[in-house]
Parts: sequence; C-alpha cells; structure tokens
Amino acid sequence: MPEGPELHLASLYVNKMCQGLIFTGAVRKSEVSKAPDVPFTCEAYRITAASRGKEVKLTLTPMKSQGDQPMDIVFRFGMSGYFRLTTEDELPKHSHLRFYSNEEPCRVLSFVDTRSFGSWQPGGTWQPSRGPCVITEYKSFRSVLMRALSDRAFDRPVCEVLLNQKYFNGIGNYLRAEILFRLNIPPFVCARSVLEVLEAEEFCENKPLVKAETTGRNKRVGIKEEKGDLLRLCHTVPLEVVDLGGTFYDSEKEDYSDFKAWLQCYCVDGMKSARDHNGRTVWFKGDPGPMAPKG
DNA sequence: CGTCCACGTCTAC
DNA sequence: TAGACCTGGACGG
Repeated sequence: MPEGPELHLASLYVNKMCQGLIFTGAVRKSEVSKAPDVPFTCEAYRITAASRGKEVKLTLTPMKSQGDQPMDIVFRFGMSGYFRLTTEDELPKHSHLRFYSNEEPCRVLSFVDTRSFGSWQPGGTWQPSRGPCVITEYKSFRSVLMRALSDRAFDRPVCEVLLNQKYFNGIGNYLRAEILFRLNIPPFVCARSVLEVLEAEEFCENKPLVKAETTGRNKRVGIKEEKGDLLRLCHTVPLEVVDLGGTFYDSEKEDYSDFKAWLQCYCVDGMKSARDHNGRTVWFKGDPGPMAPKG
C-alpha cells in the first residue's frame, strides 16, 4: 500500500482502531522476518501513529510509569506493507510484526508485508535523508525545495526527480503520473526548468486572479493558477486520494472503484508509458519531452 | 507450466 | 546503472 496517501491512511487507521485499546506483553516478530527484533515488553500500553511522507511512526506508550519507557518504531512499507487489526485466529498471511491487546480473546495489530520489502526500526526516528511530507508539511516541503534548486539532483527529468524522496517525500509512481498529467507537463523535461519559474511562497489561495491579469508582467497568470502549480499539486493530489479513503494498495477498503475512477493517467487505456532512467514505468500523455531515454 | 509485471528502496560494481 | 530483495496475479503456450 505504499505512496504517501496510503501511509497517511495507515496512520489514521491505527489511531482509529487502537483508540481505547490496551496492548500487553511483548512485540512479536514472524519466524521468517529478517527485520530487527523489537525489544519492548509492557503490562499495559497504548499505540498511536503518525505519518511523514512514505514513513509511519508507531508510538508505544506505557500506561503507568513503572520504569517502562515509551518506544517509537518507524516503518517503511516497501511495495506491499500495511497495518491490520484482527483477531488472533485471523492473522493475515505475511503478518511480520504483531502487537497484542489485553482483550479475551485478544486482537492483534499486525504489520503485514507480502513482499517483505518494507522495514522497521525500533527506537527509530524519521529517516534524515527524506524531506518534509508533501501531505502534512506542505509549507516546509515547498520552501526546502525552492531553496535547493541549485542541487544537481534537479538536472534530471522532472518525472524522475518527483520520486526523489529527499525533496518529494510521499510521491510515488502513480502520483507522479497523475500530477504531471494534470498540468500537461512532459515527463522528460528538466526538473529545474519547471521549478525555477515557481514562486517560493504560496500565493494561489490569497491572491485573486484578477490582480495577476491586470498587472500583466505577472507570469503566474492563467489557468495554471486556478489549479495550482506543480508543488501545490504535490500536496493537493495526494490529499484527494486521502479523501477517497483507500486505493488498490490499501487493505482496508475492498471496493477500489472510486480509486479506479479517480486515476486519469496511471495505467489508463490510451495513455502512453515508457521506462525512465531507473527502469520504472512512467505514464503520460502526449510529448515525452527532450530528456527521454532512447529506444 | 512459464514469463512479465507490480505502489520502493538499497548496496555494490 | 544494474542487480537484489520478495510474493503473487495476469496472461500465454
């Protein structure tokens, strides 16, 4: 379930399902998992979650201070991770890390990961190499990026830079396609050329279009401004997915028709696709742009 | 049966 | 810039 929206929905799911639940005992790992053990045991503790880009942090909080320390665990979801609360006899296949409630019979919060590309770090903090979250830290996402445009990272095609988690924490393969499609930006144009014309500060919501039109010299005029620019869409497009409440990549919802209907470009009939320089399929419409790989 | 493809990182040559 | 890391679904013979 793994782009920013799914990770964010996962944190909402954990907070909703674990509200009022009391967990107990040890955190248990599946036999097959190669990820680290989680050295946490407590008579009674609560679980809360937060997301940042493509990471989720669980916080385990002991209910009485009897020497037990709280613990954070930071998860990345790889291609197939998700959280699920079930009874003990309905544990999902590939449940690799488990937290047990004190109910009788107990319920179990599982980190499920079919392909095992996901990971967790006990006592972990947000990965320092990842930038601010496009969903929950929009302002700092935007300012960090606008101040970094001399970085050689922006010499690359915009479709590839959108997957660089140092600057676009939370954007993944379907989001990059949907975002570029909305603005009609060819995927293989140089990222810097798209970004350097943008404004450092957010303006769309406050400034009326009329003003931009009357001043004439303003390059922020026109239809683009109604929708927002590339950076704003890196925030609003993922938020649309959060509002849908689920995707193919989200275990909670079994009806994906809303998400299917929401996709305008990614895996859509009639759209083009190509391999980027990292071997990932990029979906787009029209001109691929000048930096497209040959062949 | 087989081959290809998938929402993402990682590290090694 | 490859591969490695994994499972499983779709589709072809």
